[in-house]
Amino acid sequence: MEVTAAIKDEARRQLAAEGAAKLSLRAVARELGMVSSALYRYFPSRDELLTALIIDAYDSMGESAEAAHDALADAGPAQRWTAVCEAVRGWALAHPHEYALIYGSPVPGYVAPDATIPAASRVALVFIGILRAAREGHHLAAGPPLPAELRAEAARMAADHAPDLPPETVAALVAAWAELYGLIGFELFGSFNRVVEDREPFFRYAVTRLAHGVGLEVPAQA
Amino acid sequence: MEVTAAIKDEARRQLAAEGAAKLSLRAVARELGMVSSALYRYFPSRDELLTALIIDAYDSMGESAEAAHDALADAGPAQRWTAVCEAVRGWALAHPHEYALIYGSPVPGYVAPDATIPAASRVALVFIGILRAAREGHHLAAGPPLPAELRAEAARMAADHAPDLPPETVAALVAAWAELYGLIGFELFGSFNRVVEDREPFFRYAVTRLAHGVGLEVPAQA
DNA sequence: CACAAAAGAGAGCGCTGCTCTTGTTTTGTG
DNA sequence: CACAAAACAAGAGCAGCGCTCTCTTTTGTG
Repeated sequence: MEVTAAIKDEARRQLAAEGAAKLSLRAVARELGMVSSALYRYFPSRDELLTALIIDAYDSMGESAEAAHDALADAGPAQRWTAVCEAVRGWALAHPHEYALIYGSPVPGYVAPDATIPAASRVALVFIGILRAAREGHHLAAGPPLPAELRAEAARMAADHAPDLPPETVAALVAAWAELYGLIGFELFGSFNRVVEDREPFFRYAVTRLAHGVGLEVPAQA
Repeated sequence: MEVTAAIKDEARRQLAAEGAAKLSLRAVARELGMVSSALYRYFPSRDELLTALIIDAYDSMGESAEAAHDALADAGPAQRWTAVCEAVRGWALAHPHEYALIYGSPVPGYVAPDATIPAASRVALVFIGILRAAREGHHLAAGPPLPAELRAEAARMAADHAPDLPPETVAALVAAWAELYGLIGFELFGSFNRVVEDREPFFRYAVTRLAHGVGLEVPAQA
């Protein structure tokens, strides 16, 4: 148990220092004063180690999002939305290589093992919770009607993941969810270089628009 | 010249087959019937080869976007917007590993060499062109006023990249641009697994919303 | 204490990127 | 045409990698 954690810690250190590509089992073992083959008692392969780090990263990010949300439990839904978005961005900026690990490019076609699902869902659940509360407090605007071709799919998405929210809201949320990660990824991976310099105000602006898009009533801004 | 192209072609083949991580100079050389050291006459390192592939990928994607745009030269701005978005998505689905190479995780902190800039800008320029034309044809709605904290930055962005567009439009476009890649990335990298099943209608829905967000008047949908 | 299970060590296989030296071929020019 | 220069290719080799196999040591339990 101890050793497993020590391996993950050292691996995370190397991940943060050099990125996933340069994470080497042999280097981890060396740093821990063991021989590389001994590591295989704890992780059957390098990929399994990475999967463990992925789950931890999802959990860490989810925890940040939940903490940011809970710290503003009394605020309005739009403020909580923005705060959670900023917490996710903050986590990403603080752990860029871990963010890359979970939202970067995982060999297209790769299907995450089921074990990652609960951890990966945590941030999304926070957003769903915000919208649910907003709806109950009548602070959620009904979106425009969905195009006909999307109605069935949106109904299914709602039934599967948030049966108490209208399909219009769920569809808008899923889009906003993906779009949020586009904003963060562009900042983190350099696409905003030479384009957006003052990132924080821009991010606040963008996520406020996202909030509006999902039906949250955004208070007049300063 | 010939050889450089042959190397890139074979490298692209391996990239498409196995992903960037497994692209091996030795394997490329083997397949070309040469010895690995001979490759270094043409590319000083594996990373340089990848950079060349990155530029080609940007160009290929840009070309798709431009072609989709030009094919609809007579249509309204909103249709052209949607068509370009769909062309980008189509290119990404057809070249997932190349997409991952350019919009996946390029070692956070990595700054793309200047040589990639023109190629990388092509898609964005298409969008700017659409908005410019829409504005000239009075089909562009003025966005809501920007928050005070973003006004200077938005003015700078507009001055740098699209001086004939209002800052409100430029800020909204940059956000939509990043958000588009969030949508595509989530689909391609598996985040939509078990969430969005019927991807095409969802994508059309999402990019229509993006079009609306940048001020394009979207015709009533079926 | 005895013994089985768990953990670590070590050697080794085939692969990688990359370098250095050697040999060969192509090319431009007097 | 002859010859030097430049371009190209080959081969051996270094250090590193993931991973496997076998063997030894440690450790917990009857």
